[in-house]
Amino acid sequence: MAHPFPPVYVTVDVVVLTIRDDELHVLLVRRGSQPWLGCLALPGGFLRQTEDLPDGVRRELREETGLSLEPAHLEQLGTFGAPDRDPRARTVSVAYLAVLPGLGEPVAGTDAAEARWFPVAEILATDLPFDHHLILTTGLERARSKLEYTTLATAFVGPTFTIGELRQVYEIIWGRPLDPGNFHRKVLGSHHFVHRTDAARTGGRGRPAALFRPGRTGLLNPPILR
Amino acid sequence: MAHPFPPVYVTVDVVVLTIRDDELHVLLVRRGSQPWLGCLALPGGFLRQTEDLPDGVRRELREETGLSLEPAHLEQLGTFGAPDRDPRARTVSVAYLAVLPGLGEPVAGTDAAEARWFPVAEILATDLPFDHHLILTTGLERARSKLEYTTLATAFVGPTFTIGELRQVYEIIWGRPLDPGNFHRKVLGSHHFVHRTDAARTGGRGRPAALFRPGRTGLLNPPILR
DNA sequence: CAAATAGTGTCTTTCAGACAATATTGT
DNA sequence: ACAATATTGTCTGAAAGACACTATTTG
Repeated sequence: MAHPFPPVYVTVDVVVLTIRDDELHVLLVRRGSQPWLGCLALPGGFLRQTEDLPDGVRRELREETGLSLEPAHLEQLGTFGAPDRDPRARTVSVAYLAVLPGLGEPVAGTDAAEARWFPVAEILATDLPFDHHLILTTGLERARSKLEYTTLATAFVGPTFTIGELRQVYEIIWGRPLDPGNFHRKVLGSHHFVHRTDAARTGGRGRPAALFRPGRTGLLNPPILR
Repeated sequence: MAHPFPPVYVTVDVVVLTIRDDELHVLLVRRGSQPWLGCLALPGGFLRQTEDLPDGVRRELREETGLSLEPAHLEQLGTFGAPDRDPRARTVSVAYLAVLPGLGEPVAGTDAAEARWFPVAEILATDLPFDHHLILTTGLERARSKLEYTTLATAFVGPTFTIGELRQVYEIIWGRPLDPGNFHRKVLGSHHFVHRTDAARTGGRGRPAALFRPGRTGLLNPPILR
């Protein structure tokens, strides 16, 4: 097929979120090439000819961050294509949002490029290359909004979790405290949001909390309103 | 900049919705080239090197449908990039949703390519080229969902409208009747959804209805729940 | 026992939905 | 007057938020 106009290049970028030390963090890599050499940026790169968009995201994540974990959640955020977004060439970037459970260890311990978790609040106060600041805020708003009507929160915690841990996810991402009693009742009242296990989490300061697994639903009914 | 891999081409496609004869319609064009020559498809085409994504959508709409009206609403739906979506070459398509007020006359009266409005229900029962069926259903679901928490409905009607006309938009897109009394109260109770004018629409069968203009809001508060 | 967290109960307010009642036009 | 649509009022049930209360652990 003859292409009638100069090509537009396609890249993928990804906002990877997790919760560490009771704070929302985002995964950034240090750029190894111009422009913005040495600056922190979202992981991402050129889409290859034969790969699907989510596969491209997973490959870039692996290559740039050494991240071995499959993200618990991966969804498309939108496509950013302002003509001047990249000074080198005309590109459009298909941006994704990924969510991982909060794990203690740093991400790129091997010989992968430098990749680290940064507190979101800190990054929002700095500059980011290209339109990555806009992509990041889009991802944050998406996460905030999806907590309301989907089970996204379970992607931030481990395979089993307490209602209190789930509440912390909401509190950290929404940035305000929630009533523990009301939250408990709402989560258990949302059909198939969580499924109770026989185990309990002991060792905390107060009464042991029952452990739950994610339920069968993706959509919350009724929703957990902000 | 040297590009390390074979290029991926970028196209834009658009789902244009309107309401005609109390039915939801979508704008389709008849393809003038292979593949799918002569078949009905969503308007769209290659993005040019220097234009922004929404500008590309507007240009394709103008070129392929002769549509002179600026859509009352234009938003990005998402990007569709399955490796086999286009048999000619690897493309990713950035899809948009546009909404126009329902006007009586057909769209491409000039010498533009054949472009016509089709009832959505009829099109959903047929095949469409590429992944246009998926793009269409994505657009429909977006429209249904955005009626709840945004003022999207006002994009389907003229600059002034009655509450009854607005209710018809909801009824047609949601596919079920709504209680006129409750709807009236909810719309007027949603802060700045609509703004009353002094005029009234007479000539109908019953009591004349007050005319309204769109309010200042984009987001409904409280929402009009489905 | 005190402190801390988990989980339940209760009350009030708000709001959606069903439906009745009133208002104002065309035929 | 009657049919049709607009607009307002009333009632009921569901759900959210505030907050008190009980349960069970650690220190």
